Amino acid sequence: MTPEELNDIGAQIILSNTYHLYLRPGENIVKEAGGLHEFMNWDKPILTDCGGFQVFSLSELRTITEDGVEFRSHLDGSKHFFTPEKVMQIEEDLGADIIMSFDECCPYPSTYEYTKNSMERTTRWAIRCKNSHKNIEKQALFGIIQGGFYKDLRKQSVEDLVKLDFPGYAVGGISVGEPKEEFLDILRYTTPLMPENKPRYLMGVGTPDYLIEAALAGIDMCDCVLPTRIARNGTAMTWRGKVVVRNATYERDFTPLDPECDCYACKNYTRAYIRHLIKANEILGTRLLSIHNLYFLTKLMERVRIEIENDNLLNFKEEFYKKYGYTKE
RNA sequence: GGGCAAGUGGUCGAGUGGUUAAUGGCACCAGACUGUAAAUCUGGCCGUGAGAGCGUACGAUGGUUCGAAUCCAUCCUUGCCCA
Repeated sequence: MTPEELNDIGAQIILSNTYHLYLRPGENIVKEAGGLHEFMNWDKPILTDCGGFQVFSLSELRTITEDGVEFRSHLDGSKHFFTPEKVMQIEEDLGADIIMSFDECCPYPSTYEYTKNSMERTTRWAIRCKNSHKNIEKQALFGIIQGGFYKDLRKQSVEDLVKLDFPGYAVGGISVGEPKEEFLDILRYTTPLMPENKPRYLMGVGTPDYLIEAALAGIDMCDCVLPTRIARNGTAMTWRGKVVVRNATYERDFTPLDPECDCYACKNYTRAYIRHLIKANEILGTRLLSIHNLYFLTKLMERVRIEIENDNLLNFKEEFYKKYGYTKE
């Protein structure tokens, strides 16, 4: 995607990743370029995730100690040690507007004992992040709440982090493969414990239903790879549900991805053509689907904001679920 | 007309007497995907059947053999070379 395309879609903020940018091209290069905004020509807000998710997703390539995490690079196997202080240095060099404190995202399921130790360590790391964070004026450092799927641990995590008075807080460690009921249970328990006057950020979500549930629970912001990943794999999210445009059934479907959508892809191209592009492995196919999916989610959240103002979000959710094809909560 | 080489499942291509309904790749058909090790991964892919199975199948026909995609003969087709 180009910044112009993201602007046209209505994106207000984008996310970059500390671990990946540290490995390639290296935060020193980004710093030399004048920071991420300059480097990639995006002048709106940027948030950098801290590498805590990679502690989870690259679990076979890392070792956790009290001091930090040693990663073996997924690119070349070289060893790299991430401490909270190191992560702050990298994130300051990258120069995002919102930066995340270094955490551990626990796998699902994890034992109570493991989750407790991990959560407490994440809190200690949050303290270290706060203490070593220098560029306070230009970068807002958010704390990440952990505690897995144990409510008392979630409560403890919120209380400990709130004492540190971060400018924003994130819910981490959910949407890691658990059943939806457990996701909702922890989301609805944790979010109301978080300060109302500061951004509440749910990390790694997601699907339209999860986003609506997040808003209902009191979440202000989310991030997710899903819209672009499923785009690359040939799927569109539409107001009438998922459309796997890669499938043969759309071979001769000369209608837009979503008849209710007015994004660039829907205004100009048909399902049959986009299917052809995807099947032919043409980059334009994945680009058009990405444009559409990002636009769809942007519009969905715009609608959610309107319904919140109208105090009508619950009704909207029901309507949306019915049309999208979700059968239950 | 003569010489040489080759014909395998949608396709390319392994396989040179028996664990062969036949390795792989591609194509095709589905599924998965939630703080990006992902333009990735998983499954299916001769017919029929829920299944064991049955029926067909390695250019064609005939043969050798307990057993043939694999060996032999003839024929057909294709490519290259010579006239």
